[in-house]
Amino acid sequence: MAYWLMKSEPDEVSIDDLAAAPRQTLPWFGVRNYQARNYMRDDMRLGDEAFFYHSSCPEPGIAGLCAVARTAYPDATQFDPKSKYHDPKSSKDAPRWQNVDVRFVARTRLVSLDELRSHPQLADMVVLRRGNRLSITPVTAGQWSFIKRLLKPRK
DNA sequence: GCCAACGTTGGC
DNA sequence: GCCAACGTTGGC
Repeated sequence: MAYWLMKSEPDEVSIDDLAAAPRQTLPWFGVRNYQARNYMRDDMRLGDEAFFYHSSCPEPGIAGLCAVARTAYPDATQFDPKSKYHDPKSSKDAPRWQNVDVRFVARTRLVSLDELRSHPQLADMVVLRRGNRLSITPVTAGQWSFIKRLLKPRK
């Protein structure tokens, strides 16, 4: 069982969109970076959990929780000439891009990027590393439980 | 809109 | 295989 952080622009797919989707499940389409693809293709397993992170928006940060509902298979948008994710160099015989399906688990309070950075315990998180641009990054078990604790109501 | 950081492309 | 040019990401 592994843990992940998955970035999405809420204008495109937000945690609310995932919650409203049929069976609360969506393909994580549109990844066009080999390292992020490899995480999906090689490492993400059914039931892995992930933070759903909103990026490129007024308040970037963790907005919810999701889980892998289907392991990697070819991303349909690469074959669609009308999609902004269309890849003319890919073919059905040799698909270049894959995606997993993710299922909604919960909304959380917004744990902002600033708040994440404020905790020395999270300093090694891949997503917080300087210059990081990966849309899917691994989260350690320690980081996962630390952040889950931040989400619990204070007494 | 700016721009730092980094990935990809393509000529050689 | 090198690397300059170019494109993209994503916070600000």
